[in-house]
Parts: sequence; C-alpha cells; structure tokens
Amino acid sequence: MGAGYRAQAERNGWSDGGAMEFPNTGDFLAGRLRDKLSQDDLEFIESLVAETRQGETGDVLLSRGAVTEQSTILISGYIFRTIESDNRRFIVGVHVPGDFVDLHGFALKRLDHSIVAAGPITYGIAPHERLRDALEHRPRVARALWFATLLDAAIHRKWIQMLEQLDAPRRIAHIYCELHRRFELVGQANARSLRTPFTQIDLADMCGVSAIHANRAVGKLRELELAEIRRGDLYTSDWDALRAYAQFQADYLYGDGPLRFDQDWL
Amino acid sequence: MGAGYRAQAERNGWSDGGAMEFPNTGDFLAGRLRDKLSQDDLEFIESLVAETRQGETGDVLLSRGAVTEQSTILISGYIFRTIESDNRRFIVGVHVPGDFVDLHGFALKRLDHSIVAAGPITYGIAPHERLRDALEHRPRVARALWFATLLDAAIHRKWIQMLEQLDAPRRIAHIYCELHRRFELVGQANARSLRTPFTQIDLADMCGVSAIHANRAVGKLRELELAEIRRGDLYTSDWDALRAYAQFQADYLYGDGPLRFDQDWL
DNA sequence: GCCTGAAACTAACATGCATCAGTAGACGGT
DNA sequence: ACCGTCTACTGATGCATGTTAGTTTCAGGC
Repeated sequence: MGAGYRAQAERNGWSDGGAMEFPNTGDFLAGRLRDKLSQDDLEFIESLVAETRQGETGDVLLSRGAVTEQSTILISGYIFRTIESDNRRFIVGVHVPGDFVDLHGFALKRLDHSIVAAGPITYGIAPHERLRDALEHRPRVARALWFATLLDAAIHRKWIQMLEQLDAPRRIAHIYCELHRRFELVGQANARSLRTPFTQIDLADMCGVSAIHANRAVGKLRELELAEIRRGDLYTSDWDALRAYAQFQADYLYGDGPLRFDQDWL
Repeated sequence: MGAGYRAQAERNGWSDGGAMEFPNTGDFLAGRLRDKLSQDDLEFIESLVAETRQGETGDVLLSRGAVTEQSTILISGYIFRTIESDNRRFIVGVHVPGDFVDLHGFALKRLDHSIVAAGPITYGIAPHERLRDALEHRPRVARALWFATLLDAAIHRKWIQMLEQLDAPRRIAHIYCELHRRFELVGQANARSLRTPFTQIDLADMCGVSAIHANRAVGKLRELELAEIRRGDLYTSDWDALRAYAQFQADYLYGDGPLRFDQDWL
C-alpha cells in the first residue's frame, strides 16, 4: 500500500487538489451568527479580542480546574475539549474557527475540562471584563453568547446519542460529517475533502475506543469505499453516502432556516 | 431469590425504611440557585409559572421538532430528554425537581429532542412571554437562566466521558451517583437509597446498551454488594464505595463552593 | 383467587472491541 | 544518510456486549 493511497484516491475521484486554507484574519468572529448581528455589534465583538496568539499541537490553553479571567475565540485550526482520567484522555468536544471556546468559564468559576490545540492554531483572547461590559450594554450580543452555548449543548447531546447508538466506524464518519457541515455553515467546506490534523489516537479518544480499533474503523470506511482518511484528512467522492452510513442528520446544528434570532426580542 | 431481595437489603443495611416524598409545592423552583437569588427574584421566578400540571409515565411534554411558546419547570418526579432514531429511543439527559427543562427551546426555534415523563410528575408552565420580560428587566434572573443551561452542558460533557470511559455496570452506578448528588444539592437526598421510577429498559437507553445487558449490569452491582437496584429504586449501605467503583467525581456539578454567582457582576 | 401484561431475569451463541505483541512507514534531528 | 520517535498498521486471543428465544416474578384488574 503506502504510496497507493493517493493513487486510489485519484481513481475514486476523492482528491480535491489543493489544501483548504483557513483565513487568518478576524473574519470568522461570531462564526455563523455573523449575519444575524448588526455591523455595529460585529465590530463590537471584534473589539472584544484584546490580543491574537498562535498555538501548536498539544498546547494547553486552559487546564481543567483553572480559574480564568479571559475567554478564547478560535480563529484558525481545531481545538479539543478534553478530560483526563485514569491516565487516559477523553475528548468531549471539538471546535472550529469562529467558535467561542470557553464561555462557560465566564459564568462557572472552575472549568470542568481542558482546552487543547488539536494542531497549529490561531486564537483571540477576550478579557472577561469586556464580556461583562457586553452583557450589560449589548443585549443582542449577550443573547448571541447564550445562543452559542446552547448550540454547544445541542452538539453535546448529539455526541451522547452517537456514542449510545453507533459503532466505531459510524462514529468516525459522523464526526467528520458534523465538522464538514459546521464548515459549510461558515462557508468554508470543501466539496470532496475535509482537512484536519487529527491522528488516529485523537479519533479514538473522541469515539471512546482504543487506537487500534480506530485504525480498524478507518480501514472499514476505506474498504466500504465511503471515505479515505489519511493523516487526519478525509477524502470522499460522495458525502451523501457517508452521511447515510453515519445516520447523520444535520438538524441539530440549527443551520437551516430561522432561529429565534430573527425575532425582535433579541 | 425473589422474596429474598428485600431480606438481603435488610441484612446488608441497605434499606432506608420509608420512601422519599417530593414536596409538591413550588419550593424547588430555581433549584440550587435558590440561595444565590434575592427573595424578590425568587418570587419573580415563582410568578413565571402560569399553571401547574400533572403527568404520567411516558407522557410527551414536548416533541422533537416542535416549536413551543412556553418552558417547563419540573416540580416533582423525573423527566428524560430523548431522541428517537432507528426505531430506538436514546436518553440523552435526566432532570430532577427544580430544573428548568427546556430553556433551549426558548432561544433555539426547534427542539432537537423530546421531553418525556420518566414516571408520575408535577410540573409548571412558564410562558416565553414572561421569560422575555425577565431577560430584559431582571439581569440576575437572566444570568441564572444562562447558568442553568451551562450546568446542563457540563453534565452532558460528563455523560460523554462516561460513555467513552466506563463499562455498563459503572455507567449505571455513575448515573445513580450523579442523581443522588443532585438531590443532595437541593437538600433532598436519602442516606441509603435513591427512589426512581426507572425500568431496566430506561437504564439501558441511558447507557447505550441493550436491556438484557443492563440487567446483567444491575446483577453485577448486586453481586459486588455495592448496590441493590429494585424496580428503579437503588439501595446501598456505602455510597462512597459505589462512587469509587463508578469513578464518580462530583466537581462537574459545581456544588462545592462559590460560583461566579457570588461576584457582583451578576 | 385468578388472569393478564409488563418488567425482570436466564441461557446460548454471535459480534464488537480491548489487549498484547509486534512490524512498517513517515518525519525530524543530527 | 542515519537514527529515534511517533503514527499507522496487522494478527491472535479474551472479554464486553448484542441478539434471539425463552421463563419467572410481580402489580393491578376482575
């Protein structure tokens, strides 16, 4: 095999050609809520970011149990929410550019989990002082922040169902389908691929299976000709077939049609 | 066996004597946030409840996909959050008296899951109109509502970890330990038992295992002399041993010590 | 007291996944 | 170019869990 992977990807029409590049500007702030907010509110949200930083794979932005006075906004790359227990790591969530990563640390004193870079990242720092100000004087921004945490909770619930219902290959497929849809919602999805820095160990820790079994699950997706996962990057010629296999229904991401945000109470 | 269960419970010092009764007044509203709010705010929250209703096992208070103009506050009994898929039911969350059950339906237009009575319940109805009013004129109440949804998200994350890390007997033990602690936090826990209306099918749907395997798991807890689960009611003489077995750490429930709520920005 | 249905339970066999023990390929450092 | 380390991959074996097909227990209705 080895060099045969890319050849097979070509044969199956999986390759996308180039790599997807994340913009490294602040164009993502507020992510999918962007078009629900006024220009004034958007500028205000951008002004929340006091500083922009870079991070590398494995960097711990916030440790479980830490008390923090700032929140993090992901600008490019992927971030894991992790819990260490029993000398093992469990990944309980993934974030994509545009996400506020630790708003819960703003209202809950301690953090119940850690925030870790899944690969090279760029992120912004928003001091809580400025968020407090927003909550008091910007009701629309305040509701946008609440909405973001509710959306996180909906994604958590889907992960619970996924872990209860699906076997390992389907869990991996579901995670990629979800991330692909989340990129679509901020206009950054590729037609035939999804680039990530995830190792098979990362996939295993997200799915609650051993790394060895994650490897077999990846192999099964390849064998079924549904997707080729190579160094974290997924290539497929048929997202619909992959979604059907994973029983992926995107409704829980609330991407289609109006949210309550359209109403005037916001 | 059969009639021997209760006898064994007596022998092991598991029995608690009487059943725990939930108060059927509104004393639970706002649950554990109660002592963080002023008398005035509490009276306001109680005034949110326009009506009190009763429900029976299996009653669907809200269906997935429904658009609702009211929120639900649980006063007595248990409520499940469920998702139907593949002709199977998956339980993604449980609520105890004092919990706001569907605040997410207030900000997210559709519901991504259903709200179902796990047994006989009493609940209050809070029209969204009144909640909207609260968000605008009662900043402390607004933050309390946000906090409640953040706490739900923290519990969701723990369930994800639980499903990734634990085998079926430990999952069941963990769920009971969590519920016991949540009752403690509102001052309603029994020393040696936890009464619930859960069937083994309910436990299976919470743990993501088959009903038959849930039965084996219950049997294992009995065999290890950690707990006796009988028609949903759990009896134990040693909560600490059960907690150790389930690797239950209560910190994610944020019950010990100050939350940010103590600070003046609330 | 008996009937009935739901829940709890049992046994036998099939499959998913963990674990152990290793090999092979990719990448960075020197 | 070499080496060490991390990631990807393979096979064998055992445990956890699913599935099928039942039996037993129990609470409630008649």
